[in-house]
Amino acid sequence: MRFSHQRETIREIISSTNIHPTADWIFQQAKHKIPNISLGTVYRNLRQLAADGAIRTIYDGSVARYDWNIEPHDHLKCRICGDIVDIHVLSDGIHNKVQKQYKFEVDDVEMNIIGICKKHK
Amino acid sequence: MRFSHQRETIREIISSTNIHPTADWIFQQAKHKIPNISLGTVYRNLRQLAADGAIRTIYDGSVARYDWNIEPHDHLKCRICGDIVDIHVLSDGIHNKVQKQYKFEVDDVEMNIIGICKKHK
DNA sequence: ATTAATAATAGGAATTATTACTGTTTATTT
DNA sequence: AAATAAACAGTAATAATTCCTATTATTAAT
Repeated sequence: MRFSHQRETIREIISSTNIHPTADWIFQQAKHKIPNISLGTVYRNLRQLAADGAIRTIYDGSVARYDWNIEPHDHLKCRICGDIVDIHVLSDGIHNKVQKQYKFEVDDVEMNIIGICKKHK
Repeated sequence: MRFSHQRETIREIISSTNIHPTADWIFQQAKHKIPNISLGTVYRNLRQLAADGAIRTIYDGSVARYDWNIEPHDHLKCRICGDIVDIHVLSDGIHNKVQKQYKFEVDDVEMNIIGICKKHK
């Protein structure tokens, strides 16, 4: 993969936030630095970075969001404010348990816990 | 919610399969019974049934699928054949742990384990 | 049983998120 | 400096889903 100014900018934008941004949010931010960047470029690079393992794609209902944190972790999603917070609850045990019990080769585990966060109490 | 022939048909179609169908698959099946049913009707009723708790919506990447099984359970998704299988690995303990540790009121837990199923060995 | 009220419908237009296409630009290699 | 091809901007196309509107069907009240 060849260097590109656009891709580096996208990578920096994702690395600088904990909001798990959407492609469009990243596009809006990127325009501040590269005014004529196109949305297609953002999507293409997000796909490449994810395929490369540099970022992680998470699904919030049916929209894709992007996470700089590529370590195994889970998400807490508040259905009032929409905030998504990284947490770690799953033990590595689950990975092995599934592997043995169901003879299933586990590549990735997505866990999203949906509810109401402490801000709304 | 008033009775409708269309909604009952949709409910029966979902109840009769374990493939976790998409809206479009349900629409194709429904046409066999009600030839002029419209896709909008399928989507509207899926939303109503889910809001009512009669079915569960699950997300396979960014497309919605529907599940008649409303008991808490998890999913194994094969990235070769696309099959989604119901399993139960999460203990109720996780629910309480998150509730206490993060002061987060848990409504729903989505867990999708992605990998390769035993058919491909 | 008829009628009145309105939830639900069919069909199609609109919207949103994402991918594909094409001619041009730019990073790397020679 | 010239050649090669990856990446780009701009735009068209696609896919999934929701919205709109005039009509139909279910339910409740007469």
